[in-house]
Amino acid sequence: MKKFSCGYEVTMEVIGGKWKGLVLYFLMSGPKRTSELKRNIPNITQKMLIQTLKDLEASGLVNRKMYNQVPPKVEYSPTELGESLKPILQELCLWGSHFAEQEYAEGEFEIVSPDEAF
Amino acid sequence: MKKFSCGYEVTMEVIGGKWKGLVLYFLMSGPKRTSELKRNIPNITQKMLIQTLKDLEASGLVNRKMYNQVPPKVEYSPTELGESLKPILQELCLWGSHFAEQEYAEGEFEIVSPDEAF
DNA sequence: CCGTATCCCTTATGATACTG
DNA sequence: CAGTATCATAAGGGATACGG
Repeated sequence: MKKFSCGYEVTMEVIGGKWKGLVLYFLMSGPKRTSELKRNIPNITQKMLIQTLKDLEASGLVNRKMYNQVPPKVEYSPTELGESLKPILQELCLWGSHFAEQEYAEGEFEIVSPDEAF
Repeated sequence: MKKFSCGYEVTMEVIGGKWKGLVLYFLMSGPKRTSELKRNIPNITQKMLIQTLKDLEASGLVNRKMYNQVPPKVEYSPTELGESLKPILQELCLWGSHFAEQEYAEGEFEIVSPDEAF
């Protein structure tokens, strides 16, 4: 059993890292196929995408629905628990956008080709 | 200049990782000396603590106030920008606590010796 | 289309000893 | 007390090729 001393650490265990929060956030706008997500987040590799989705599913934040057909079709969507993170993810995104705006002058941060989903 | 495609990534750049958000959260309850923080977060090494504080300061989230005396005294406190993250950090902490409670039955997550600050 | 398997590299983090 | 330096290790992530 993993031990933590505060809820913050737990949350980070679940959505921390480079991709988990981001992928979950994309799913908030509705069920998505693997290939859709890959297109939405071009920088993610297929390996990391699948691995991230597995992690999120294992944590109970994401549902995986498989259609038995050829070619295969799989859809991911947030569970209720996953949905409960929506406002937080939105705030995190918003805060970062404002921060980047302020810091843009210093030439430190820049948000390029912001996706519509955000 | 670092490029991002969404605010979420920016926020994670600033408070992501194992310690940054946690240390910042602890500072929310008021200015703290280095040694205080170390006591509050026993698992962090001195190296990581100092490094984390430096990062937070460089991002403009934390102020470092040095008193010229012997033995040295240094106090860290959140800037206004840092303060603006307070509600988000609280929600992240709260969400994790609830999650851990729910998952406790599965024997996956446990929050031990929760600090008063949380 | 979806997912797996390797191999490799970078980065983040940790242990420890040391200085003003 | 606050901070630095060095070395070592672990974890995360990326590139690529392959399979059902």
